[in-house]
Amino acid sequence: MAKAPTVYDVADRAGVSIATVSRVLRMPDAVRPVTRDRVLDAVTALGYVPSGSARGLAERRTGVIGLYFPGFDAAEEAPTLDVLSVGAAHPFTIIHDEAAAEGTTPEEGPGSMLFLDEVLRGAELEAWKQGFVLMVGVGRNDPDRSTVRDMAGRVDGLVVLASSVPDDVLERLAVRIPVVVLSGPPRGDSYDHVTVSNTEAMTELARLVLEQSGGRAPAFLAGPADSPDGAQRWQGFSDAMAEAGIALDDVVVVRGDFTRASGRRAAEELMANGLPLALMSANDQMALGALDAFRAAGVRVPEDLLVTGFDGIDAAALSHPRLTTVRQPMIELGRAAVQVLMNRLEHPDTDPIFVRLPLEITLRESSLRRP
Amino acid sequence: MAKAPTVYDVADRAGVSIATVSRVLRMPDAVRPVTRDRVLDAVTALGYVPSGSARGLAERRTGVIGLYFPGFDAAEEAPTLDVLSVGAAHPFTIIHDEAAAEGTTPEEGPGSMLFLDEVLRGAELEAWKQGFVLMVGVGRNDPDRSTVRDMAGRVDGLVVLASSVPDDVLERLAVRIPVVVLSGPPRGDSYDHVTVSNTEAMTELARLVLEQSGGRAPAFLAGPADSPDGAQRWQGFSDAMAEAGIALDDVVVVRGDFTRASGRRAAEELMANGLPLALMSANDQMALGALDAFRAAGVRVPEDLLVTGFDGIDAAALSHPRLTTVRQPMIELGRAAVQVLMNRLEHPDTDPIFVRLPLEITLRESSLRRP
DNA sequence: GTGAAAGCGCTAACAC
DNA sequence: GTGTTAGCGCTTTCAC
Repeated sequence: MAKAPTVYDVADRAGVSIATVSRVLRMPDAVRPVTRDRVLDAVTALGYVPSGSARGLAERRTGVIGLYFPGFDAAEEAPTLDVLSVGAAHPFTIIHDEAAAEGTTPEEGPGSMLFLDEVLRGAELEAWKQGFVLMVGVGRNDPDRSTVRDMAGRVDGLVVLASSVPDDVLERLAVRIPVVVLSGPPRGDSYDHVTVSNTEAMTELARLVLEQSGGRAPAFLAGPADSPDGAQRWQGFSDAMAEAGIALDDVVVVRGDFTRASGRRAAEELMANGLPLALMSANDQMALGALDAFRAAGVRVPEDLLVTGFDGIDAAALSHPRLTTVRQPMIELGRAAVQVLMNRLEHPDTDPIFVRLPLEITLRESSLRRP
Repeated sequence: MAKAPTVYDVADRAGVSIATVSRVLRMPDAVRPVTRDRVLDAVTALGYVPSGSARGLAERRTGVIGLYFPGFDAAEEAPTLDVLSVGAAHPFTIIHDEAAAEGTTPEEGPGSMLFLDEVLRGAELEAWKQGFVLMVGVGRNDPDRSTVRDMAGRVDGLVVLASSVPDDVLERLAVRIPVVVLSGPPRGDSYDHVTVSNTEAMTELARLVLEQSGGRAPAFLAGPADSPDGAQRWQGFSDAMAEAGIALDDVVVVRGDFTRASGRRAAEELMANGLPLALMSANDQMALGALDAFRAAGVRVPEDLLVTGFDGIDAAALSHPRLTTVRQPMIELGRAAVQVLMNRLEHPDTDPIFVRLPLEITLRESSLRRP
C-alpha cells in the first residue's frame, strides 16, 4: 500500500499551490481552465483521494450521518469464525431439512430485522440524495465500549431507532450533534421524532373488523406488557371498542410475547374456551402462529373467524389465507428520518419536529368474510 | 447546538494539559488516578466526545471500514418524498390487496436484497468485534458523484461487493486503501477475495438429483447469459453431466432472467414439450415461478418431477412443496470479508488471500422422491 | 486567478 | 507522571 498522496503531492506535480488544488476540487469555476486541467491531470495521475479526516477537521463537518440500531442478543452470541486459520474448507455441506411439517411456516428472526433493513435502505437513499454517506451502528450492551459515542464523534447527525440508546446517553449526545428519534414512543420533547400512527390505524382496522363481524367484539391478542408498540395498538383497539359501545370487560384478551409460538398457544386457548368471531393480533408473527393453530384444528379463516395482524412482514402475504395487516412504511421512515435530520442541520435552533407517517392498512383474505 | 467541547476545554476545566486528556482517553493507566478522575469528571461534565476527524487525521487511520453494495435501478427512481412540507398527514391509508390468487407467492425485490442485508449484518458484527465502525455505500450510476471515492477517503479499508465498482475505479482505490472483493467472480489477483463454491455445490446437487431420477438428465433453467453466478452454476451442472456420462446435447436448457415470471414461462415451455424428470434452476426465484406454474397445471412436485433452486432465499422454505436449494452463508460472508480486511490492514504486504466459504445444500421436499 | 499562512482537534514524540 | 510542541491534510481568509 503506497502512502496515499496528499494535496501537497498534487500541488507539486501540477506546479501550483495547495490552495489551488483545494479550489479545483471545491469551486472549479474559480480557477482558470488551464490551471484546472493541470491539477485534474495530477489528481488522476496520482490517484489522489482527499482525506475525509482532514477535510472534516477543516470544514467542521464530516458529511456523514449515523444510523443507530437496537441489537439482538443473538448477534452477540455469534459463533466465532476465523476464516484465515481454516485450511482448505470443504466447498459445501449438506443439510437435510425434511423435518418441518409442510404448511407450518418457520419462525423468522425478530420481526424487526426486516424492518431495520428497509429503514436502512431508505436512510441510505436519502443520505445519498443529500450528498451524505451513512454510517451504521448496532446497539449492544457492552459495558466498556460504546458504539454510539464512537459514532457520535464521526458524524454530523444521528438517527437513533426507538430505544436503542439509554436516555442519559442520548441526552449527552444531543448536546453535540442533532439527534432524530425514529419509531417507538416519543423520548422527551427536545429531539426531532419520526413515527407512525399505531393507535389510529389500529382503531380503523378494528372498525373494519367490527363491520365484518356484525358489531360483535373481536378477541385481542396482545403483546408483552412492556412493549410501547403493543400498548399503542391495544389503545387503538380499545378506542374502537369504546366508539362501538362495547365494554372492555366483554372483550377476550390473550397475552402473547410477539412470537409465533405464543400466537399458537393463544389460538389453542381461544378454541378451548369458545371461538370469537374475530381475532385481532398486536403483531403479525402471533397472528401467523394463530393461523397455523386454527388450520391444524380445522377452524376455517375467514369463514369461522377473522384474523388480523400488524406490521406488514413479508410472511403475512405468503400465509394461507393471506393475512390482513397494517404495513409500516419502512423505506419512508428511513428517508423521513434523514430528511428531518438534514433540516435540523440547516436550522439548528428551530423547535423540535414531530413527523408522523401514515400506516397502510392492507386488507387480505384473512379478515374478509366472503360474500 | 452548543459548540462541541474539545480537548482544550476539558484540559482547562481539569487544570491539566491536553496531552494528559489524550492520555486519559487512550492509556488511562499511564496517568495518576487523581488526575485521571479530574479529567474524567471534566469529560462527563462537558459532554466531551472526541472528534473522529481530528483523531483520524492525527492517527492516520479512521477506525472505519466501508461496505460498498451494488445498487438497484429501483432505488434511483424512488418517488420524491418531502416529509417536512406535508401538512397533517392522514394517519393511515387503506389498501385492498384481495386480487392476488392464493398460492401464487408474490415476486420479491431483487433476490440479492436480502442477501445484502445479511452480509451487512455479518460485516457490522465483525467490524464491531474488532473495534471498527461500518460505513455503507450503495453503487449508483451517477455520472459526476462517486460514492465509492467519497467513502474511500473516509475509511481504512473497503469491502466491495461483486461488480459494484468498475475495474479502473477499483484499481485506483486499491492504491490508497486495502480492498476486499466479496462474492462474484475473481477480479484480478491483486485483491483479497471472499467467495463461495458455486460450481462445486451445483455439481454435488446435480449428483444428488441424478441419484433420485435414476440417472436421467434433468432439464436446466439457466440465468441471463451475462451473469457470472449463472455461468458458474451452469458450469457446475455441466460438470455433473459429464461425470455421469450425459452429453450436454441431451440436456434441455431453458434460459430465464432470474425473475419468477421467467421461471413460470420456462415451466410452461417444458410442459408443452414434454416433462423432464427433474428441473434444476440457476436461482430460487425462477424455481419458485416454475413451481407455481406446475401446480397451476396439476403437475405434482416431487412426484412427477423434481425441482431445485439456488440461493437459499426465505421464500424457498415457504413454498409448497418446500424448495431444495443451496444456501449462501450470508452472515459468514460479511464476517469473513471483514476478517480478511483486518488481516490485510495488519499485514499490508503479504500475498492476496482467496477465501472460499462452503455453501449449504439444503434438501427439501421438492427434490426428494418419496419412498 | 493564485499563493501564503493560520487554523481545525487530536496524537505522539520529546523534554522535564 | 505531566507538559510542550510539531505535525496529520485539508479549507479558507487575506494579500497580491
